[in-house]
Amino acid sequence: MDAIDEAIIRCVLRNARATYAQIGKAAGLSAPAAKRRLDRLVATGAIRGFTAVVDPQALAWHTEAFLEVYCTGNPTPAELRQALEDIPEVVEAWTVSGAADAVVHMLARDIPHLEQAVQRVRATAPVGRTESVIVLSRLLIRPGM
Amino acid sequence: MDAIDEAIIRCVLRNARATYAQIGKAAGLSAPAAKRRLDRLVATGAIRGFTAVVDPQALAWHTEAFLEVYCTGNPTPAELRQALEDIPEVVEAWTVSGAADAVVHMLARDIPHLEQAVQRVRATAPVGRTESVIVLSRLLIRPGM
DNA sequence: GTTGAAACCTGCAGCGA
DNA sequence: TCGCTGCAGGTTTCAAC
Repeated sequence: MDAIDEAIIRCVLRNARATYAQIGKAAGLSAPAAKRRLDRLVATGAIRGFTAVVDPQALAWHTEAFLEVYCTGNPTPAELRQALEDIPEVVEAWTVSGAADAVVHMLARDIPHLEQAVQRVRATAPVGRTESVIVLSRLLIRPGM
Repeated sequence: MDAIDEAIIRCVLRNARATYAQIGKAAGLSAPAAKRRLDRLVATGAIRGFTAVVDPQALAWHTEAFLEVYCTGNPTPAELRQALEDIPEVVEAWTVSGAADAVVHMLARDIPHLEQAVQRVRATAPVGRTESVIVLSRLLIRPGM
């Protein structure tokens, strides 16, 4: 992991479909050398994969919310993860310090759809009380992390 | 936007570096037809771009937090956005309903680095009080939204 | 890390439903 | 309009250096 690797990562963060020639130019390398570096970054796990950035509005998913989750008992993170990953409206989830046990980021078509998804979260085993925070607007998204 | 477009989106969400032949196979199309569809999805804005999924731990960014921001006065979302986008540790930000005005997702190397970045957020013009919630672990990340 | 050659992919025509 | 087939040009891949 040196300055060349970081230049390669910056390049594919901006455009994951860049050709190896473009990546090489951004890092001061030839195309084959760029491919070997990129393959190594994927193999070591520094880069987990490549994905598209989809506009949820274009797919008519307008409603976004954060859910503060208070658990009953002492579920392990693995149990919580397993309970949440079956709910497609759950986009991200973290365990956190503070009053709540976890924060869940949700995406839904509209408010009724969100309400239904929240009820599914509340119905899963280790979840007790939840508190919803509705997102009004996206201010800033830096892709890739 | 039909079932074929959705199959193409699912394919590039899983692997943004897929060749047009692979995308076409996933959608039941030939490679040139797949390229035309994908180009159209990018042109219409349904797909904003393509990016790599980086493991922050591999880059030694271990510390993650959410900041609830309470603003002074009535800043516009655009003002808030401009104030936050100059701080590289700010990964995502939303305006929200509820007590806080905005939620800011931050990523830093360690606790001292996070503290310094939080101070930069608090020093920006429209930000008054903040409340930090430290992330203990990532439970779930679904890429692409 | 760099070169060179073969296989593959991309992009653009033209054509048919 | 949207899909499929060929062909020229560029890109990726793999080898040897």
